[in-house]
This record gives sequence, C-alpha cells and structure tokens, in this order.
Amino acid sequence: MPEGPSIVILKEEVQGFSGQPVISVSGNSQIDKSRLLNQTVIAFKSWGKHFLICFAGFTLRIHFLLFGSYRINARKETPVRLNLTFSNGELNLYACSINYLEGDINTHYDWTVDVMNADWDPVKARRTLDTIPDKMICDTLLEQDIFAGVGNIIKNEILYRVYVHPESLTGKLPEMKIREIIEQAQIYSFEFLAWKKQYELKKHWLAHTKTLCVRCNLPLSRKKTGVKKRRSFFCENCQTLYR
DNA sequence: TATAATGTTTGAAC
DNA sequence: AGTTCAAACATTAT
Repeated sequence: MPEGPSIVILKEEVQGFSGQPVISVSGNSQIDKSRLLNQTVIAFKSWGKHFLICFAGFTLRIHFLLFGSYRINARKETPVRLNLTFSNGELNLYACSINYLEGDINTHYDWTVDVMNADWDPVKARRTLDTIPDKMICDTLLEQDIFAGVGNIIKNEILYRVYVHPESLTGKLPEMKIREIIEQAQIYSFEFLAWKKQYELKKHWLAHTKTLCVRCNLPLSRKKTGVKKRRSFFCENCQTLYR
C-alpha cells in the first residue's frame, strides 16, 4: 500500500466522489466525524505517501503507514477506521492514521519535494543533498522532506539501477551519480505506477527481495542499512561503495 | 505459530 | 535545547 505511486492510484480511483457531499460517516477513528457530514469533497490530492481529501476550509489527511488499506464500494471483515458514504458509492479506510489539517492545504505542503507531483523540483533536491553529505544514501532516499513518496522498494530499485551501494555517503557520490539518483527517484516512481496498474509490479523488481544479481549472477546481499535500519538488497560486486 | 514487512511518531536518554 | 534512537503501533501473508 504505502509508497507514493500507490497513493496516486488511490487518488485516481476515487475521482468519482469528487464534488460529492458526504451523506454518512462512520468508523472507529478518533477524529470528529460529525464535522464531515454533508460536507462536499472539493478535491482528492496526494503528497508523497499522504492521501488528502480536501473540503471547504479543511482537509482530511490519511496515512496508511505500513499496514493500512482501503476498499472502494466494498468492505473488509476488519473494523473500518473511516467510512465515507456518497450517493454514488463509498470509501472505506482501514488501519490508517487520520488527521484534520486546517485552512488552505497549500500552507501545509511543499509540493516541489513530491517526486510524483507536477511541481517536483530536482534542482532543489540537489541543493538539499549538499546539506547532508554525511548521511548514507539509503537513508537520504527515504527522507520524505526531500523525496516525498519514495519508499523502501523504490530505494532499493533505484540504487541497484544506478550501481550505487546503499551505504555510500551522500557527499561522496560523484556528481553524475547524484544526478542519476534524483532523476530515477521520479522516473522509477512513475514506472512503479504503471506496473502496479498492470498488476505486474513485482515482476519488475531486480533487487528488492531478490537473491541473485541478474547482471553478474552473484548472490545479492541483504542487510538492514543506515540509521533507519531498513532492509537493503544490493550487489557488492556491481554497486560501488562511495565513502 | 512466529516472524517479518512497501512506515512514521513519540518520548526518553544523552 | 537539539539530536538520537529504540519502542510503539498496526495487519497480514508466509
């Protein structure tokens, strides 16, 4: 569920509810649900892994974390966190974090750091990377303030693709590699999106959860790397460690 | 059945 | 006061 492209898919799937008033609300979420009743959805947006439901003067922010899920015009057995019913269907959210954001949504988010947003700014990302030379690139790629939407799968695939060892230090990477990584953050995310829509995402993984390097046929390493201690899959032979 | 996994926040410790 | 880090939380497939 979690990575940015999956949220973009969700956003597209609920477009039929845009402009519709909420006719009933339920669920075990702690938020004030009565506030949503009879409110009209102005827009569905996404920022990285955040799914945003915009109403007049406020926005609902949904984060699925690791285990969240949703159903559209369908339900799961497990207790619903939030159900929004419209005259033409319903949206059910499970095991997610839900909050209200007050006022203009643009005051809450910097759209230029979302790799899937039309306003994504790779030059800005480049400048930000210069400020954190001592961070391992595996941690840097997961920084939502820099690469909003990039998750662990995308991280592993990008680093494999550009031949960079996940424990490389950001500040030691050659200019060319920095450029490739920033470029791939956007490119791979959109490929992820297309593959996921075709239900063939996993088929395209070359590193994530894999055991053998398809380039040199040697075993891939699997290790929890960086401060974030997220699992990395990489080839010691063809991914260069820059330190 | 125990484990691990596409993630983030929190609060204690330094 | 700022940084760091482990714990907490949530769910499901293997």
